[in-house]
Amino acid sequence: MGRTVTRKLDRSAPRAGTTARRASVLQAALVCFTEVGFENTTVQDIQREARCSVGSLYHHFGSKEGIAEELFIDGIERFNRGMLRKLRASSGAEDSVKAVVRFYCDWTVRNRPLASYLHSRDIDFSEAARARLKEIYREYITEVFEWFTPFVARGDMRVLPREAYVPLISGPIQEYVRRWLSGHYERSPGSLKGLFADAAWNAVKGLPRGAGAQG
Amino acid sequence: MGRTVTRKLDRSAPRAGTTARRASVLQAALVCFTEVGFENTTVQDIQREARCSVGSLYHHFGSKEGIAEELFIDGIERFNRGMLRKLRASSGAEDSVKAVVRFYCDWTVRNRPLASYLHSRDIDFSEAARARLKEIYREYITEVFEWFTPFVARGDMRVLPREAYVPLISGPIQEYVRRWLSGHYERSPGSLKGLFADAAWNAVKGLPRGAGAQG
Amino acid sequence: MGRTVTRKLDRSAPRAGTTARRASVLQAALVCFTEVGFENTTVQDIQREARCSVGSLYHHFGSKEGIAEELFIDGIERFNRGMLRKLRASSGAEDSVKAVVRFYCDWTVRNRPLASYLHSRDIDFSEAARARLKEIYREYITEVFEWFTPFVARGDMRVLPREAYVPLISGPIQEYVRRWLSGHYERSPGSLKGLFADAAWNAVKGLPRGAGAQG
Amino acid sequence: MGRTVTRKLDRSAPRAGTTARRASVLQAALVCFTEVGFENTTVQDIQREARCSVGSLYHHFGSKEGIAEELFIDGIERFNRGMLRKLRASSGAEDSVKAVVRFYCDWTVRNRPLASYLHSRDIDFSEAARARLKEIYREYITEVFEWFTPFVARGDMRVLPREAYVPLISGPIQEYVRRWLSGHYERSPGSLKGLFADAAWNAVKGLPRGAGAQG
DNA sequence: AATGAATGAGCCTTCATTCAT
DNA sequence: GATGAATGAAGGCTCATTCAT
Repeated sequence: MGRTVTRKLDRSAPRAGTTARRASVLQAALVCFTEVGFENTTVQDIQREARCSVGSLYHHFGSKEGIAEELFIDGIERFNRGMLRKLRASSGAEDSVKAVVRFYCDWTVRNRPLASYLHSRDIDFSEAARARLKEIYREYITEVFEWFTPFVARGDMRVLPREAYVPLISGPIQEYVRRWLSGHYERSPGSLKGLFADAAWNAVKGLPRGAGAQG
Repeated sequence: MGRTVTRKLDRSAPRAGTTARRASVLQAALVCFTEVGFENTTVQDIQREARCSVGSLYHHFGSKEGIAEELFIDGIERFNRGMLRKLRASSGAEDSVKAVVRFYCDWTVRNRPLASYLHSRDIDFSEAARARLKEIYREYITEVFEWFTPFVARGDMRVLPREAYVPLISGPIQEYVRRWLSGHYERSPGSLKGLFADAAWNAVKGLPRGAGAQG
Repeated sequence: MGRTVTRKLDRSAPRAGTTARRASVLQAALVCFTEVGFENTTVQDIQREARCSVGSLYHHFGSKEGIAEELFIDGIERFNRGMLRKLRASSGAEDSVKAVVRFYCDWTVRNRPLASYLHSRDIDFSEAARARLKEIYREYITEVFEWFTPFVARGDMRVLPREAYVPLISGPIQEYVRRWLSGHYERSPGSLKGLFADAAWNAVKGLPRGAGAQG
Repeated sequence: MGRTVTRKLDRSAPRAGTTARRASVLQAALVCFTEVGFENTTVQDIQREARCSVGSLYHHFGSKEGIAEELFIDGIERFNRGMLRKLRASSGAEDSVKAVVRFYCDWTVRNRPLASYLHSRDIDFSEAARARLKEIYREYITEVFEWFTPFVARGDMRVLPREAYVPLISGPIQEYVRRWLSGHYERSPGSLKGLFADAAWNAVKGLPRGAGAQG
């Protein structure tokens, strides 16, 4: 693809204090992005929804992409914070694993539009934003693994390749949620939460202690 | 301005016909879509890659979207055919469940660009294409469930809400593949195929026959 | 392909507001339309003539057709206003009928390009514009007929099928003007104004009062 | 308007003998032109309607414009021939003048689509076609005037500026027909034929012979 | 901070015409 | 004579972004 990326220098937005205006723009953008996707949303769509001028929008966010980035990063951070809080409030391996599934499910249902937006894979974020997201993920996943490491060490959870844990625990609920968000499944994820939580635990729980010895 | 389309004469799009040209355009489009996404691919990108004229492109596909649709539908059908073939070649519940996971993994690795494209959620297909896809999925999933129904009836597999099977069986491998496709995970899905296959079987297998009786 | 427009967000066109820019665009468009016709005028032609950007043009008028519509409607309204003013300044049937012919002639000569444009029949106006034009015509023709009705009632003018008046009064001058506008006739309509005015009156004047009685 | 006219050299069509194919193409073109106008008709529209290939169409007519020209010229010639025949079959000034109006009316009603097409002013004919049309008109109008000259000489018809005759005689009926063709008037021209014929005669008839002498 | 007119690169698509078969 | 795939110039329009007020 020979097309030159025409990203103009660095146009970072003035990080003003959180005005009501800023919030209303983000809210408006979320509505638009959810309805027709980032690419199909025009800056005008956002203004119209936020009832503000183009100028104002650029004053606060610098670019259309700037809005998308802020919305995305805020969303991710909020999700991560929630998840870690829930995790820290859990006790023991089983409860923790199941808490992950439950939280994923609950948060998605409570924040459906945002969750839907966070699933988009078609936004071409700036290098800066990508780096930021990577860092945020790194910190988050590190904390998560730190939480689970003792359980694995103790044998409460299986020893698996590092990349296998997330798919085994969250894969089923995520798959379900994805289909629910896109309208393929009717039944709210909540009703299957327990089932997927059990399955998650079942997939990663440690083998019964004396099992091998007795065989 | 809400202008009414005042076209009075009938102007419908041209139809199919397998030319080498058609194939090369689809190939080119796949390359572009995979690299930068549907929205960021221009018709010119496709031409350039396919070494054909705009006119030719429109002669065969009617629109940029038309190309995307054909590519998508072809891909889905190829995947489905492969999966069903594998399924019919399996024997027994365990082998069948594991075959699903294995095929998903193998096909993805063998058809990485196409698999990647089939994961896009940002294309606004025409009503017609959406209907077509829905029908294709319906037929496919019907056959799959018909295959597994006897196993469930016989007790080889658990009785679960219908919507739970796919997430439980394919969720983990899909989640892994998705991350691998987007470059977050390095290790090829192949190396974890067995692990996810086992997990899938473990998640849906029936309870041991006489278990309850003996207790 | 018969694609359904899947735009979900509301995107309506901008509205009016009298800027100098607007006027200059209309002026430019008139020049172009008159020279090569609506279909053969490109948006670029208009920009070039108006010395403005494409964007500006679309900002103010929404589409090429939008410009044509505004120009047309403005022209018609200006003509109608002028005609009604002249009519109201006339006294008696004969003076009124002749005033119509004279005004038609004078206005055309004074506003040659606009008159020429108003004769085009090849523009495919939007449903809205057509409705607007219909309404404008209805109001205009109603007033005109209201003005003449008393003369007919009084016997100063003949009783004729409603649709016959306009052709009888304006037909000849219009036919002449049409040919003059398209360059077939050299002699300015002004020089034949009196002749056509007399003919118009002759065609619709009432029969001599006592004529029948004496016979 | 700085646009260069890109008329390529001389691409005249092979004047084959009148095939059925040629006729069906002209018929198809007429339908299209009448429905959406010349500019809005595509070559494909014509093929589709004529059920022939693009190649065939170009084989016979050389270009889209070629079709329009042939259709137009044929139409004009047919009209002129008919008019002259009617004229020659008339006797006396009054009968001749009224025959003109009647024929105009009848022919239009009988050949509505063609008449409608002949009213279009938006086709940019080739220089050659324009010259041809001019010559055809010259011959026609010459014959017409030759027919009427004796009547004027004899005093049966008024002496008027040459350009005034056509508008006075045909103006009203043409104006009516034009509005009828574009759907503004419902009532068929036929029903007003007599009225317009009388008006035409009234507008150009000579003054009563002894009138002045007696005064 | 806010406004909205102005900008123009670039997009998707159309369509008359050509030409090898 | 017929066919229809191929061509590519050109067109109307969109939309992120700028900037004077």
